[in-house]
Parts: sequence; structure tokens; C-alpha cells
Amino acid sequence: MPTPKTKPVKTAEPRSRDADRSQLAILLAARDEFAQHGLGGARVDRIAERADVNKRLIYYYFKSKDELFLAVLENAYADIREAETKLHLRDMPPAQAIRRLTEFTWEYYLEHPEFLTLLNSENLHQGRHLAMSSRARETNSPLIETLAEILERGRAEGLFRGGIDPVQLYVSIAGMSYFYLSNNHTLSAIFGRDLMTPKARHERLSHMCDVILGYVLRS
Amino acid sequence: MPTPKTKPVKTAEPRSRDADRSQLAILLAARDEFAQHGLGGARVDRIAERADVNKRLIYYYFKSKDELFLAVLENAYADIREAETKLHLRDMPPAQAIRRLTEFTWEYYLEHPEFLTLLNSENLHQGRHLAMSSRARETNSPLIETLAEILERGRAEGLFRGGIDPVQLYVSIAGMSYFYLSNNHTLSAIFGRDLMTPKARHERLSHMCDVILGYVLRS
DNA sequence: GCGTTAATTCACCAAACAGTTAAATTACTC
DNA sequence: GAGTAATTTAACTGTTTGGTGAATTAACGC
Repeated sequence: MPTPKTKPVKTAEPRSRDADRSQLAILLAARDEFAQHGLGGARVDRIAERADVNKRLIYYYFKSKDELFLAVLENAYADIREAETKLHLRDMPPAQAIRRLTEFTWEYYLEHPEFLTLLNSENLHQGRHLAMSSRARETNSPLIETLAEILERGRAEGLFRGGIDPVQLYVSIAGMSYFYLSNNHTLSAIFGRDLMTPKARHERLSHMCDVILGYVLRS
Repeated sequence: MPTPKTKPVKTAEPRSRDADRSQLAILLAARDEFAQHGLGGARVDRIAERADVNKRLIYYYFKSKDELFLAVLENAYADIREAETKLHLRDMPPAQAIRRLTEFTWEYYLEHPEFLTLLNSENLHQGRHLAMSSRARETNSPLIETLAEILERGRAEGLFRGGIDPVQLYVSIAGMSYFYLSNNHTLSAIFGRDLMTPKARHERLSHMCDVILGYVLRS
């Protein structure tokens, strides 16, 4: 005699309905999944599991895996933009502002490793998603304008050298942090030394400030 | 009446057998596939197609997708190591050697974009493959020793500042190139300017040399 | 030409995959 | 409290996936 099919006992009370909460749960779960496995390696089923939500809901709110990825990406950019504006670099003396920006970039990447891998994924796909996003493009980095103003201020005060392109400088500041942190595993393996010990991290930040300030300050 | 099954006409003559050629074809095809789609997005079927080889052969020579990826990675490292040694930095005056290393790194990444994405994939997977590879670890960058020697030479001549960690410097040189090129798509989208025009690339190299040399040279 | 070995092909999984169907349940409005 | 739209669910589909067992064929020494 076959075991009679028992109705699944509803132990948990029916989940309350909250569209916003569900969407946010999906977004955060997707962020972690994409960050951990990349766009190609991420699994929609796993995102549903992480968010504790039925898979169908993902397709209901975000139409496809790619659109979900875009939403995650837009979110990640919005987050860093918000953090950047809170720095109030405009209110600082020029040299201090540059140092603060360097420290901030380093610390932000350190605290948000998912941001790095998300960007890597998007670049692997040649910026396809960002290219389709109006939301991401219209916020085209206010930081660069702030940086330009700081550089001009420093130059006017006779502190900084002239002719510095703020985009070049920003890419250098970001790149030095990014490469160290994003490629930490391969670098550690090849140099045979752990780059993530507190001491190593401290030395890295110190080195980056030396390089950047050594460049902008008139000698 | 059903169309009678016709035996597929063997137009092509039987392929000649050459284990080395097949292995190399697989390796190159895998490199391109992994570089284009990442480890998670790469498809073994597609690698077989690219290499014009039966899929089973891939498993015959490389036991799994992961071992194939490792082989590709080891190959990529071997290639850049070989190119590095051909630079003969030891035979140059210190300042010229640093400039040459910067130029070389930039150009190598520019000409081998697959190297960047392969490293990104490996780091996304936390260096798992490299950690299993004895071959990759035992060649732990001879470049760092060369760089250390150059820095010491420059310091002894009174040209360079002292106390520069060659690993930090190398990571900075590599990072400034890497970030610009690897994240070219997202950066271009956000800054609303094409970073890959000949002019932009020239300006980037020039900026990087200014930053690096400005740092190492005693002021 | 013959036999052995190594290289290659063929045919096939079981699991996983993104995405869908159709219906049920709940919150909200009037 | 009926009607409606928003939210949630289980079950399913057609395809693709990494991987495999066993047969087949070319090359090479003899």
C-alpha cells in the first residue's frame, strides 16, 4: 500500500504581503548572488532561495535575469554616489580633500567587495546593461566636477601642479585600490604574501596616499 | 512515404591525428571562451566548436572544465612572464627602467585583454585554481626581484627616494593600467567619454608615467 | 599487412537551467 | 462584503549543461 499523500502541514503562518519588502529582498539576494558568481554563474533559483521568495516573483517584479542584474547595478551605483556626496570634499583644504578621497575610495571598496565584482561582471559583458540604463547615465559622476574644483583651488593656492585631468586622477586613485582588492587572491598567490592582513592593508593605504599626493603637490 | 535516411556523405577526408595540435587548439579556444564569458558563462560545447574538436576530447586531455581553466590560466601567466623577461630592465638606467616597465605593462594589457578577464574570473573564484597549481606558484614573480634591484640602484645613485616596497609599486603600476582597461566600458559610460580613442590612450600612458616617476624620483 | 596503442568520434545521460502557466490568496476600495 | 487588482504559489516545460561509456579509426613499429 502506497503511503497516502499527506497535505503539507502549514506550520508557518501565511507570509504577510509586502511588495516593497519582497522587491528589496530580491534585490539584495541578487546582489550577493551576482557578486559571488558573476552574471553567467549566478542562478535565479538560488536568488529566490536567498531572498526566501518564490522564483516566479523575481520574474514578476524584474522581467528577466538581465533586467534584475541591471537593477542591482543601478542600486550599487546609487549607493556609492550617496556615500561620495556625504564626504563634503568641497569644504576641505585641497590637499586634505585629495587624501580624504583616496582614503574613502579604499575604505568603500574594502567594505563593499560586491561592488567590485559587479563592475567586473558588467565590464565582462561590455557595459551592455549600463548602456541600456538611462538612470545610470544621467547621474554622470558629480564627483568629477568636485574633483576639478578641488584641483583648481589647489593650483590657485600654489599648492598643486597645473594641468591635471580630474578623470585621469580619479581613475588612478580608484585603480590603485581596485586592483589591489579585486585581484587580491591572485596577487597574494603570486607574491606569496597575504595582502589582507591589517598591517598590509595599512601599508597599502599609506603607499597610495604617498603616490597620489606626491603627484598632485607641486614639488 | 518517409524520406529514406541517407547516410551523411563524408566530404571531408579523415582528420589527421596530432595530439599536440589538438591540445593547443583546445587551449586557445578555451582561453578565448573563458575570456569572453568568464568561467561561469563559458560553455564546454562552445569550446569544442571553436577548437573544431569533439567535446569528448576536451575531457580526454583536460579532465574537467576547471582543470581546463587552470591550464589556460597557467599558460597566460607563462606568456606574460616570458614577455617580462625579454624587457631586460636590469640593463637600463633606473628611471628609464621604471618608465619602460610602466609602458610595457600598459601595452601588454592593451594587447592581451583576455589576460585581464581571465584574472578577473580567477579572482571571482577566490584564486581556487591557482591555489591548486604548483606550476603557477613556483614561478613567483621574478619581476619583483628585478624591480627591487632597480629601486635600490636608483636610491644608491641619489635619484630615487628610499623605502619603496617593490610589490606596492608594482601593484600601483599594474593597477592604474588594469583598472582603466578592464573597466573601460563602465568608466566610459559614466564619464560620457570614450576612453579608448588613440588620443585618450596616449594621455593615459603619459599621465601614468607622470604619477609613477613623480613618486619614485627624489624631488 | 598486422597488431597495438593512442587519438578521436558517437550516442547518451541526469541534473540544472531560465522562463512560463494557471490558479490561489490576500489587501484594498467603494 | 463584493469586486478588483496586487501579490504569491506549486508545478511544469523545453532546452542546455558538464560529463561519460564504449565503439572506432589513424598512425606507427614490426
